[in-house]
Amino acid sequence: MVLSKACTYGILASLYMAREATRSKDYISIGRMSKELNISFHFLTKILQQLTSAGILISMKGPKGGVALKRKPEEISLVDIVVAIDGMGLFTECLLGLPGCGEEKPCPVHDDWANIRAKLFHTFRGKNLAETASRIDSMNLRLSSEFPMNI
Amino acid sequence: MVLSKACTYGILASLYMAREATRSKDYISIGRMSKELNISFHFLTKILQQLTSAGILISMKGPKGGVALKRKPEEISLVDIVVAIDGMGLFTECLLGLPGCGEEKPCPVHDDWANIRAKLFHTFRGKNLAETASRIDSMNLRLSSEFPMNI
DNA sequence: TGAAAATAAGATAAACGGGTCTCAAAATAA
DNA sequence: TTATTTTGAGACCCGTTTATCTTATTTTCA
Repeated sequence: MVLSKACTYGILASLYMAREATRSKDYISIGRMSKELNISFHFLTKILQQLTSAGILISMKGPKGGVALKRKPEEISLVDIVVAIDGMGLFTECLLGLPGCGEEKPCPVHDDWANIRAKLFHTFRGKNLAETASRIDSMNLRLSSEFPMNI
Repeated sequence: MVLSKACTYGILASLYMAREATRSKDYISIGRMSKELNISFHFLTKILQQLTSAGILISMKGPKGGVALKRKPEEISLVDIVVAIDGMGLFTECLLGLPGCGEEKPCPVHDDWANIRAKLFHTFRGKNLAETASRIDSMNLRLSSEFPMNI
């Protein structure tokens, strides 16, 4: 798996929040999100706690509480979410796992992989939550794994 | 991790074998390879058994036994090894893990990821063991994680 | 002020990947 | 034929990730 499960859930939830943020300024309940995105509530809670302590979300307890994006969705890139949960490893590590692989002492596939992982980084660094989420409605995309439903 | 540990070990061992194959026609002992590549013998054995049953290697028991590439190193691509061990998932699955994500019902990052994973596939499909292994000597590359040594 | 609603936090469990160990089977060579 | 060397196959262990469960803690609102 390229991204951990936690990371994909974090991205889906962030896109969900970006979409909601265009409609209201309220906090979004994790319980509601977990139902609509078909993600285990407790697991999602922990992931969003990570995003909160990474400074990407803010949270509020109590009735009317929940989580919300701290900055504007246009200012948050998909890479921000990935890095907050999975770290930079995907964009820095050797494909063959050789420690210290780099320009000076490359592994046999270093150049190819460095090229692809840079493309990966720049592509997803250039995708912000607002634009990505807005395409969900206009292009009839999907966020949930629930089959018939397209949240 | 993009490739499983087993898969990276399989690639390193395959490159090692491709390199040896240019020098002799003998079987290569897994014990020797595990020492030179710094990979656990029993674990490497299991991985090479997978490559054997996938038809990429042939094996021979007993003294003077070991494993060898079944086809010529020029005819084996890195993708062959990846697919034999990790399967096609890396090249087919949705980055966000949504089942059934595709052209008809794409996830919000489908197009970008499909583009990158296709590039990944074609890049490593185009790299054969012979050419990749030959660069190890000529360009002073590395196969092992043992630090000072460059096998 | 108290009940309810929500996140926070931590213990626990299940699943999986990575890795070890043991014994069997086959081939060689003395 | 027998000892040795090698791969084959499976059970087993350990740590991390994924997921669940329970118990605070905070906030709102009647």
